[in-house]
Amino acid sequence: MSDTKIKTMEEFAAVSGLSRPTVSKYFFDANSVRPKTRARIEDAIERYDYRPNIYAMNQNRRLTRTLGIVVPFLADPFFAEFARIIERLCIDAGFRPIVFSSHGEPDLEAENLKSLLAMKPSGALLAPLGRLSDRAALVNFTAEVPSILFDSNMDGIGEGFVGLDNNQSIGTIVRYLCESGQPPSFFEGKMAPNPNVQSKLEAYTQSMKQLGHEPHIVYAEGEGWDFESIGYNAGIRALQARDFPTNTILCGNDRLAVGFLAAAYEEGLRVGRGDGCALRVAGHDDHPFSRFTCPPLTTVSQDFDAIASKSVELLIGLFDDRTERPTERQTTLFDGRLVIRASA
Amino acid sequence: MSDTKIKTMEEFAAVSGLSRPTVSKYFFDANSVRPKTRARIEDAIERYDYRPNIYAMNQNRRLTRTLGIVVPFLADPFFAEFARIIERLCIDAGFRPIVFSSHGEPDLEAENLKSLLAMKPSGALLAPLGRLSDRAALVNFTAEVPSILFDSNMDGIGEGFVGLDNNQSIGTIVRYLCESGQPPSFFEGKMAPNPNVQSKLEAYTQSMKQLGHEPHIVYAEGEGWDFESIGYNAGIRALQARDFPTNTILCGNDRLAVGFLAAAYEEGLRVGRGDGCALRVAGHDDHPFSRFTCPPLTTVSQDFDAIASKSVELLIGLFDDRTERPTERQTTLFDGRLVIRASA
DNA sequence: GGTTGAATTTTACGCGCGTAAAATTTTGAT
DNA sequence: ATCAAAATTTTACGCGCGTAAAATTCAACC
Repeated sequence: MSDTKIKTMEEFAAVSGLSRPTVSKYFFDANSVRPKTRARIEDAIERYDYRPNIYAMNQNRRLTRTLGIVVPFLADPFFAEFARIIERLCIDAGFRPIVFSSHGEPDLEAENLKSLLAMKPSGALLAPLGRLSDRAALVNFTAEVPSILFDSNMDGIGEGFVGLDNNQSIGTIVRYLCESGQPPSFFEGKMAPNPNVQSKLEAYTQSMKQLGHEPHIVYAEGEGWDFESIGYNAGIRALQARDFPTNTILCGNDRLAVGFLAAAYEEGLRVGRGDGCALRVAGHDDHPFSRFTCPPLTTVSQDFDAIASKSVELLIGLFDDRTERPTERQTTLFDGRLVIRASA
Repeated sequence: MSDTKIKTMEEFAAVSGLSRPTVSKYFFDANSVRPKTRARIEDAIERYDYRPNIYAMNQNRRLTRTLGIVVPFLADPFFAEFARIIERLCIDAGFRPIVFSSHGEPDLEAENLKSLLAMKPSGALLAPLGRLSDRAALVNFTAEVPSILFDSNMDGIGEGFVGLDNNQSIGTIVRYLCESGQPPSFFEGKMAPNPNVQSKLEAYTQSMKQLGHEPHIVYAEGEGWDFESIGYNAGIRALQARDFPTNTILCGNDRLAVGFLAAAYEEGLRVGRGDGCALRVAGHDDHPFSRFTCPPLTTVSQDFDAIASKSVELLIGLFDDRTERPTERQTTLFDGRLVIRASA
């Protein structure tokens, strides 16, 4: 690397023996210049370690090639994993992803959308808070930025949605639990801030009825995203109060189940399928750590890769194509896969 | 909100009855203008929903008020929690934090630093990969951007370091384990990619010797950041091979311990302090979910808030002050706090 | 070698805002 | 009302690059 400091594209164009507009074109799309020209530029980049000023660059560009990713709560391993995969896919597709977490706060979500909007992103992948979201903020954002929603659907927001088919996934695990033992109660946060709660509740109720069982829902008190804590505290209470008519509990998500398992442990109740077990506990979502609970958690896994890939693919299709945007809002649902482990 | 679209600061200054330079000054520092002026501007912001173009803004600013946060692996709840707290502190201090995750890959870490450098951040809070880091990339970055390292120290990199006193924290839990039962073996990944591993190993060895016990380290095979998996697989192997001379195991971090607990469960070994227990297992770091393992994990907690606060405070002090940068690289170590739960 | 379309260069303008310096106004206290 | 200090306005220039259109050069083909 030469020690001459190249500061501007003008200087860089000079040392690479090209004109600035050509270099500018390269930096927007490396394939838009002749291979020989490209080689010369990339050679010079190596030598002088030049990078164009991103602020000056994006100021007038129509397409920034920046992609926004907004998740409701990044400290939740579920969304951390999602973000990680999506980020990688975006980079590989030649975009610059930027991840925002709303940390469970609707205000911050709205603020994130405003910040993101100011960055003039080419597109965005959004997992909104859902029920708690500031709908106006999302409408306002998606009006200007091509967006695909994932994991958490909101009617009429964005160009499409990719997520799990809750009916299928809940139906599958409910059927499994019923057929392999007693029908499950459903354990869910009362004022759960996370998405998909309502949809899961309905799916549970429906599939129980279909199988000829009476649905039984136990609501866990507690606010916020501290699901393990909520599951633990409410679990202790519900177990002591004998709130569950059967020996089987289906938790709304794996984190709730982790807390519930801790409660059962504390109460001296052995969890599992075996003879000596007092309780069967199942979760939903297959969080990264659910394989390692004691006992390992029976749950429904989402195909992170499939959902992430499809989301990114749909989004890029929105502005990559010459074709006009589809008039229809596309909804793509993936099936969950039953993961039978020792807990139920 | 009026429906007139204000696009430029010129127009915005006009409708607020001020000059553009004054408005510009406000957007850099809201307190740099008279309260009455500020009120007028903020009133107009409400009415017209105007936001300056961030690219044009940052193009010529000396101080962008952007802060970079780089963590080695965001899908690890430990770093997710750290990032969350730091992000909040930065926002409250009037900065725009941007979080990057290196996803455990040294190449991506270097790439993140380059991307961040291109954003001309006012400063950065870095938790480098450590042993695996591309040192040159960090040297290059910190030469241009005032940086504070946290959690993971690297000699001579950055203006300072804030983290845990591994000697104290490991020493404390080793002493506790020794005094309350048998002395612990240390269970750690063989090629662990995460920071602080070497430092913890040394602290363990030293404190064991100090207490008159023979150190015994069991290395877990396995690559990457899948610590639960590594802890589980290596745990199974080590338990079956009877690799542990005593009934007590201190794991290098809580995620490893979670995997190890799963292994013990699978092997039918009851973990805890009680009479019927075959094994005592302790962790380190107090991950957010360690309270909910079965049994709950005895560990050493880091004071996330204190470390995060101190890091941000140090960093902001670097460019907030008129005073020149301190010539000395500051190292601030916090004590860990022993968290005794049921597992040991 | 001539042709042709594609790639590149030249030229010129604009983006939206930062910033500096000097002129002017406002403020808060006397 | 007076006055100095602080805040604001005016004026003017520059940042680094995008982009458009016309002129020129290039590459590949028959």
